[in-house]
Amino acid sequence: MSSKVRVRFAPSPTGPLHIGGVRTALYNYLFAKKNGGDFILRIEDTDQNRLVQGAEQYFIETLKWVGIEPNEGVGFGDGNFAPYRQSDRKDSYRQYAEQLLNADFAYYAFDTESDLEQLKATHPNFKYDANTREQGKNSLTLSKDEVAQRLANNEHYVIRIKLPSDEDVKFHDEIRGHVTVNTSQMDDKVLLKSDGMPTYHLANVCDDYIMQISHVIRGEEWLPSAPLHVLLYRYFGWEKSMPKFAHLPLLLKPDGNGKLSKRDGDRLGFPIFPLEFIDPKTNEVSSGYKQSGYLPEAVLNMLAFLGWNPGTEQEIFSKEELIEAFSLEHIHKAGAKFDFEKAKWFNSEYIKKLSNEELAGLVIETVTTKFGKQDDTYLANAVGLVKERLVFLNDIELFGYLFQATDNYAETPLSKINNIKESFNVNNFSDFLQQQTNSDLISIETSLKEFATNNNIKVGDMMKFLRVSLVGELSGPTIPELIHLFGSEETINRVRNCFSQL
RNA sequence: GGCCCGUUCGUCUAGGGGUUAGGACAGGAGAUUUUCAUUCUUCAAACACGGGUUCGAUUCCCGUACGGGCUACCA
Repeated sequence: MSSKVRVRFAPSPTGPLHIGGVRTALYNYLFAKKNGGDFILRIEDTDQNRLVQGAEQYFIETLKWVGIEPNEGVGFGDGNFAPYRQSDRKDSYRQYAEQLLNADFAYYAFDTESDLEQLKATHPNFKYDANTREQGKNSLTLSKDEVAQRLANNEHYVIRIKLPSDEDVKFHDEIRGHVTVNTSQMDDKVLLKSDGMPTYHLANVCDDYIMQISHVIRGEEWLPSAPLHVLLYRYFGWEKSMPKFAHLPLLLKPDGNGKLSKRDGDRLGFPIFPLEFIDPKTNEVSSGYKQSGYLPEAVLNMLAFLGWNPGTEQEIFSKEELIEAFSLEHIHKAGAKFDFEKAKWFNSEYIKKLSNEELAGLVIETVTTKFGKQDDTYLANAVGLVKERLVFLNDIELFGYLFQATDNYAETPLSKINNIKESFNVNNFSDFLQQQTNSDLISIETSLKEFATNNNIKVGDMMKFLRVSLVGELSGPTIPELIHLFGSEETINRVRNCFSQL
């Protein structure tokens, strides 16, 4: 078996992927790229009852959006191990279950749902295991003939693993070190369900083995079942090629307790999903980072730092830098509360790093639909003036004055500039402005001050009046910048309009 | 309840037997900006607790507390 690094991201299509899942995918991706390995997307759709339409496509689009594309897998082309959807591999699992059956590591169980309920009712803390399976209806308690008969009658059955009653299972976790669990704490998990589908445990182990997965990097919620998986590798005789395990700390709710869940997003007012998702059944809309105006690079960077750090003080990392710096050793052990403020900071940092043209390209759609078609150069210049004011791309909507003049000025700003009424002459100002058309920012500012002094207006009042005229508010970019952007004609129009309302 | 994993500023974290316990976000103060935003400076803020081991423990060990996960024919 080759020692090539091969990792997989294996989500279950039961709904959209929340950012915790994206982070798991990211760590897998980074680990693969860092080690020159393969990153695989496998769809674990073994629970036919919980399938959600569109979930699989959602995974694919998410991975594309954040830029961590698998080199094999559903939606990304077949490698040597297709198919990559477990429902398409259904037939293969039965033979593995039977292999275990023949080796006496598994058995048929015919217990119905009500049988099990009864056992649970009569035995507190009941679990199906070495001590209790003699009370069940299974191929260990039933006669050979009866088992054959039930099988021939197409009775419903599951195949369960047969665990020893008292045996320490030890394994090494790349993040947590050595972990030991005794089989007395475990139960005879179902391997093959009565609908013929494998459970996660069987499918996962078989596929990881077949697909030559070298490292299983997954959430901590899987840690308790890792011993079961180790036993499966052992019983299959695959222990020497068993992948290494790395169980990631969980993403926790920003407030209160528990792991981050789908509901938290709407409850706390920020997205929990990378992309907007509309539930096909309920039509419930879950907001997405993309639609909220996040840059995928910022989301990636922010996610990478939730549970991992480079060991240096650098925090802004491109994808390439993340690959270079990533290692399993620097993954934290404790769960991380999701920090929305930090996410915002990352995003604004990434927006500031954009060139005016890049930023313009990212907001052109919003601007056009909201404020009408813009000239490309103008848009880039306009956007450059407010770049450091944007936390989200969508915040550009807050600066409509860059694209449209205000018709009616609000009371409050107007009241602050009333004192200019007597000394200011619109026509004089218009004449003055004509001469400034080709001036640079500094000379516009100097001339403006001169104009104010010559007309017996305080410089501060003058500037305040112009600001309100141009943007309709008391804060904004510097006056020379605005005049430079708007040009003298638009500037004078806005000034006239505002002055007339004083 | 049982089992497993964890615990450094409010949050994300660095560090690790002897440190002024470092950084970032958020918060406070100030400077620059005629405004606001940016930027810069600066302040406040943490080793859960109790026992060991040790000359010395936040760092190692054991308990306790607290947090999280798992305990399905869900993943």
